[in-house]
Amino acid sequence: MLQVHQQTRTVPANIGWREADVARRATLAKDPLAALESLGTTMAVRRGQEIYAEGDPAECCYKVVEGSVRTVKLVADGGRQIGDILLPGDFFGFDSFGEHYFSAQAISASVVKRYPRRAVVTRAQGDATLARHLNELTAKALQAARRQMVRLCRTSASERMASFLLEMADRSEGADGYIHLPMSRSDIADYLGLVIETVSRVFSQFKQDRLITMKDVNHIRLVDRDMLVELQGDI
Amino acid sequence: MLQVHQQTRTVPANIGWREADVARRATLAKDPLAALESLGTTMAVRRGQEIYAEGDPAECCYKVVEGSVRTVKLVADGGRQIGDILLPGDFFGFDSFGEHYFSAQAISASVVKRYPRRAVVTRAQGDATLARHLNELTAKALQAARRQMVRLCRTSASERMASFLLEMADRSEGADGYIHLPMSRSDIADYLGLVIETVSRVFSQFKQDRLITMKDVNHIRLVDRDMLVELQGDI
DNA sequence: CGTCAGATTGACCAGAATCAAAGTCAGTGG
DNA sequence: CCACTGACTTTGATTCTGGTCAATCTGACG
Repeated sequence: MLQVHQQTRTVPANIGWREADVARRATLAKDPLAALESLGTTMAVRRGQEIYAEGDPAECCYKVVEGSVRTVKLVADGGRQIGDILLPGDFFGFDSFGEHYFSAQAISASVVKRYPRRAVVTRAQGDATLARHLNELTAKALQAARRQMVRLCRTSASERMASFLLEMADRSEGADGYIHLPMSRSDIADYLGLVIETVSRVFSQFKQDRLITMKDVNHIRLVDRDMLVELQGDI
Repeated sequence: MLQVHQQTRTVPANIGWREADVARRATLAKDPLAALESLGTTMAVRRGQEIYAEGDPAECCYKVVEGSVRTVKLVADGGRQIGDILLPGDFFGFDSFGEHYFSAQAISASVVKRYPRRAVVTRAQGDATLARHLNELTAKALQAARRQMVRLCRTSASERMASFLLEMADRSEGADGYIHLPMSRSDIADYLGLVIETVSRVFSQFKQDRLITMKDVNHIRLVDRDMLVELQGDI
C-alpha cells in the first residue's frame, strides 16, 4: 500500500489517509500526486472481484476511490494472509516491480482508479518532484509493512485486535461514533494472523470488559479508547 | 533494506545480493547505483556498535561493505524484533523518511559506507535513471518485508528455521559448504520471532534428522537441502 | 417458514513459551 | 597446566495461548 505522504498523527503508519484528508490538504498544499490523476482511468469492481492476481505482471497501480479493497497472499496449507486493507484514498499495487506478490480483491462493491505503470514511470522520468513523492510513498509503505510485521509477530491476539480497532477507528469512524467494518470475521482473522474463532472470542471479551459495543457485527463503537490504546502496547 | 536490483534466483526476496554478485554484474551491465558511490564515506564499526538508533532522524543511508549488520526494533515487554540481517553489498536505512523505525547495529566488526540522504536526493533529482533505480530498490525491499511478514505469521518454528538456513546458505555459503552464521542464537530467535530455546531445539532436531551438520555453533552445513526446501513451504 | 452463510461459544489439543538445570567453551589467572 | 569465571547454548519439565473440532446461534433472503 502506498500512502499519501505526510506524517502528523501518532498512529500506526500502515493506516492510509482518507480522501477527505487529501482533499483538505490539497487546499493548503498541492497534492504531490496530482500529476498522476490525468493518467488514471476509473473502474467499478463488484464485491469479491479480483483486481489483479498473485503473480500477474505488475502493469498498473491503483487507488481506492470508493469502497474497500484487500490484498491477499495464499499460503501453502490453504491459508490466506491479508496484507493490507485499503480504504478510499489509499494507493496499492505500487510496491511490485515485475509481478504482484499479493493479489487484490474488492471487499465490497468499490470504485478504483487505475494508473498504467509505464505511463507513471515515464512521467516520473520527466518530473523529479513526482519521482521523489512516489519514492517517499513507497518508503512509507515499507515502514508500514515493517511495523505490521512486528505487530503480527510480537503481540497477543487481544493486542492485535485492539490495534486493529484503533486503526480502523482512525480511518473510518463515522459521525455517530461507530466504526463500519466492511470485511468479514474471516478477513479480520487473515489480516491479523488469527482464526475467526479467536477474533470472535476477543470481540466477546472486549464487549464483556466494556471496551466496545456493537450495533451489529459490522458496526462497532469504541467505549474505552484509552484502555484499548494501553492494550495495544507501543508498537 | 534495499537490495541491488535484479531478480533471477528462485530465492526468498529479502535476501540481499553479495558484493561479489554486484561486481560480477557490473562487468555486464553498469551498476545502476554506481552514481551513488562518490557520495559515500567509509566507516568502521565495532561489534555491537549502533550505527543509528530508533527514532533518529534518517539523515543517511548505508551499505554493508564488510561484516554484518542487524536492524532492531525494541518492543514493549523488553523484547526485540530484528528486521533484517545485512551482509556485504546490502543497502539499509533507505526505507525511512523522517526518522528510522528500526535501529541498526553491527553484529560483528564491520565496515559500512554511509551516504547522506540529502545528497542522494539531490542527485536523484537530476538523474531520473538513478531515481528510478532507487525507487525499484525500495519497492523490492517492500516486497521482501511483506514476504517476511507472511513467513513470521503463517509458519511453524521449523519452517522458519528451514527458510532461514536456506536464505543464509544462499547469501554466505563458503567454499567448504559451510554457512557461517555471524550472529548468536538470540539474534536468530529475534529475527524469526521465536525464543532461543526453540531455535536450539529445532537445530537439534535438524541434526537428528540428518538435515544439517554443525562444525561449531556458528558453522552449519546443509546436508539435505531438498528436504529443507520442502520443509520451508512455498512462501 | 426453511435455508444457508457467517458468527459465536464450548471442549479439547498442540506448539511454542516459560521456568529451571546442565553443558560447552573461550578467556583469565594462579 | 588446570581450575575458575561468565556468556552462550542445549536439554528437560511444565504452562498457556491460540488453534482445532464441533455444536449452536443469528440474520438475511427466497
